[in-house]
Amino acid sequence: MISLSEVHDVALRFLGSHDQRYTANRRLIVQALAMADAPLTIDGVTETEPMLALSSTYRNLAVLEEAGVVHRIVTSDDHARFELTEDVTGAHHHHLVCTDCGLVLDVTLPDELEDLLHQSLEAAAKENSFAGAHHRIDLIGLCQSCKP
Amino acid sequence: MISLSEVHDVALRFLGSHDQRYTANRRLIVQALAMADAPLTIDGVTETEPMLALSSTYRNLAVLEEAGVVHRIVTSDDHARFELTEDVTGAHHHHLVCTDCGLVLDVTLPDELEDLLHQSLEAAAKENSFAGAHHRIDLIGLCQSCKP
DNA sequence: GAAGATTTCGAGACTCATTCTCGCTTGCCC
DNA sequence: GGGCAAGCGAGAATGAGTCTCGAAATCTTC
Ligand SMILES: [Zn+2]
Ligand SMILES: [Zn+2]
Ligand SMILES: [Zn+2]
Ligand SMILES: [Zn+2]
Repeated sequence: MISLSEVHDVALRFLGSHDQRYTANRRLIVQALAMADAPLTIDGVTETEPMLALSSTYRNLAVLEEAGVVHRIVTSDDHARFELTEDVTGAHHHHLVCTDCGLVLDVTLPDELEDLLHQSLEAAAKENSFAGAHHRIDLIGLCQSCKP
Repeated sequence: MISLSEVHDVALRFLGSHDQRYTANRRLIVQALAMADAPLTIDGVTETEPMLALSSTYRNLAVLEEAGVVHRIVTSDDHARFELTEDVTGAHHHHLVCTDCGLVLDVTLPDELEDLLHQSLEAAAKENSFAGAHHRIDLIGLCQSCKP
C-alpha cells in the first residue's frame, strides 16, 4: 500500500513531465481519489472536497488523465468514475461493476492468470493488426446493496 | 456461424417473451447488426438502413436491449455501439477497442482461459458479496488505421 | 519586491448524444 | 369495419461534459 505523500510525489513528477503544475486543486482531487476505497464520480470528488468547483474539477481531471495520474472508468452508468492509475498506485487490478447503482469495486486476479490473458490478447491483437496498450476486465453484476 | 433467419427466429422469441412485437423497424435493426462485421454505432445502423428514423432507432435499440437481443457497448468514445447478444449469436467473445477512433473489434479467447477467468472472478465476487452476471474483457489500444 | 507574462480558476453558456413528448399511423381483436 | 393498444417519428427536452472569458494566482525578470 503506497502512502499519500508518495502518491503526491508521483503525481508531481507525472505532471512535471507534461509541463503542468501541481496546484492546490489538483492536489485535493488526487487526495480524494487516494483516500476513497472505490473509484469516485465527479460528484463524489466534489462532495469529498467541497471547495472544488465543478468546472475546474472536470478540467483538472482531464489534465490529470492526460498526465497519466488519473484513469477514467466509463460504464453504462450515466456518470464516469475516476481512480488513480496503476502507474501511481503500483497495483494492477480490475473491477466489479454494479448494473443497478453504478458502483465500481477493485479486485485483483492471480498473476499467472494475468500472464495467460496478456498472451492471448496479444495474439488476438496481432491477428487484427491492433496495437494493444492495456487490458480491462470487468465482472458485471449486482453489488450487495442492489442484490434482490 | 448462425444464419440470418435463425437470428430473426431468436429475436422473435426473445421479444415475444417480453410482450414485444417484432416490427419491421426492429427487424431492420437486427439485420443491420447481424450483417455488420463489427459493433455499430447508432449512426452506423441508420446509415446501413436509411429508412430508420433516429428517434425510433434509439427507442427500438432500448427495447431490443431490454429483451436481451442487443448488447450496448459503452467505451470512452462519444457514441455507444451495439451488437447482437451472445444469447442470439451463441458466440462468447471479447473486444479490441481503439482509443483513437472508437472502433470495436470482436475476438475470442481460448475456452480454458475463459474457464480460469470465470473461476477467479467468481471468487473475487464472493469476497465482495457481489453477484456476478457476466464478464467483459477489452484490449485497449490503437487499430490499424490509427496506428502511428 | 514590483511589473508584466503566463497559467489556472470558476460561473455560466454551450454542445450534442440520448431520452421524452405527443399527435399520427399501423395492425391486432372482436 | 370499428375500437384500441402498440409503434412511429419529428421535434423538444435533458443533462453530463466542454468551452469561454474575465478575475485570481503564480511564475519570471529586473
Ligand atoms: Zn449496486
Ligand atoms: Zn479500480
Ligand atoms: Zn482506430
Ligand atoms: Zn462484440
